[in-house]
Amino acid sequence: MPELPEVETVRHGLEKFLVGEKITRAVIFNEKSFLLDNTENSQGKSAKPEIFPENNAAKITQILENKEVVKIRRRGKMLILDLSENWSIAAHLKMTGQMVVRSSGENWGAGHPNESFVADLPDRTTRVALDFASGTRLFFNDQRKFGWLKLMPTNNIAQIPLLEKMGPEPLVDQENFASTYAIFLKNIRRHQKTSIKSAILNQEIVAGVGNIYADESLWSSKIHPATKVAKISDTALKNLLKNIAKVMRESLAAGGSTMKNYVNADGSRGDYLEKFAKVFRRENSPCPRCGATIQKIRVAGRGTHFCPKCQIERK
DNA sequence: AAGGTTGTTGGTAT
DNA sequence: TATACCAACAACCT
Repeated sequence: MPELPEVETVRHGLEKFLVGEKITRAVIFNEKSFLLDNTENSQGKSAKPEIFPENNAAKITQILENKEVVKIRRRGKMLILDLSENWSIAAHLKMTGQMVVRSSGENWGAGHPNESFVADLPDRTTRVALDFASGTRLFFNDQRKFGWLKLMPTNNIAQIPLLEKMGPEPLVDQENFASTYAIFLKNIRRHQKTSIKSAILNQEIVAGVGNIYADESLWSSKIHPATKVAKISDTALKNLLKNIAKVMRESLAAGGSTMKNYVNADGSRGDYLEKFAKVFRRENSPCPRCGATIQKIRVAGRGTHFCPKCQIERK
């Protein structure tokens, strides 16, 4: 379940292997996984992106031929591969998407791989493959097919609805924290009646938080996940935003989170969950702060882990 | 074997 | 008009 730290880990790995590489061929195994913005590529100008129709494999492969990867960006949980000639590929991994890089015959890669990393690729979860002039190959695998790639003019990227509405990045330098917090506070105060967990999962309020870092940051902040936003003070919200950044930094340092078979770009495991997670998937274990038993409940339609002693709900 | 799991969208209710 | 809530999406796991 890639959240901000996992997507940033993927971004970093892809950057190392792909920037400067030229695409020689694209193979689309599942047409719904690769969509095309049919707007004319208006070099330099930004146009309203068209809806993304399916069944454009031929057109997509034709456009990608001989394009070079110039830059790889991330915004929230979205990846953006900027190519030459004003084209970009926006990518969302959703729950099970992976970006795996391989050179011919070698067992190295980047991304958020699961079992398929150690198997031969492409496998049955491979939806798209890009071949590069050097012999390197990028595989977009996605077991559940919720993820997508979108090929579009670079200037239209910012108008992808999810990006257009996306809240501030939580991982900012110290000197930018005040403005990030101001935007976060303004956003979250428009959702006073919802639970705090639901609010921080909302990408329009703050970018990049998913189920793991929601539970971990709320535990760090001693806030019960079901607490209504209205009941939480500005000061406590500020502390929560700081803790979101803290748990994400810890995770980045550990190479991200995964429950199984995670191997990152240099072959090491991403073991945030084992090393740092205090509550996520630790139900029935003692709280590391007070010793009470971690519970699992449902909040905002999600499995939610918390300590019933140090995260008391104020009603 | 039915229900849970994940992130986002889109429909409906408030 | 804005916000709240939840089913749907696909495939696998328990």
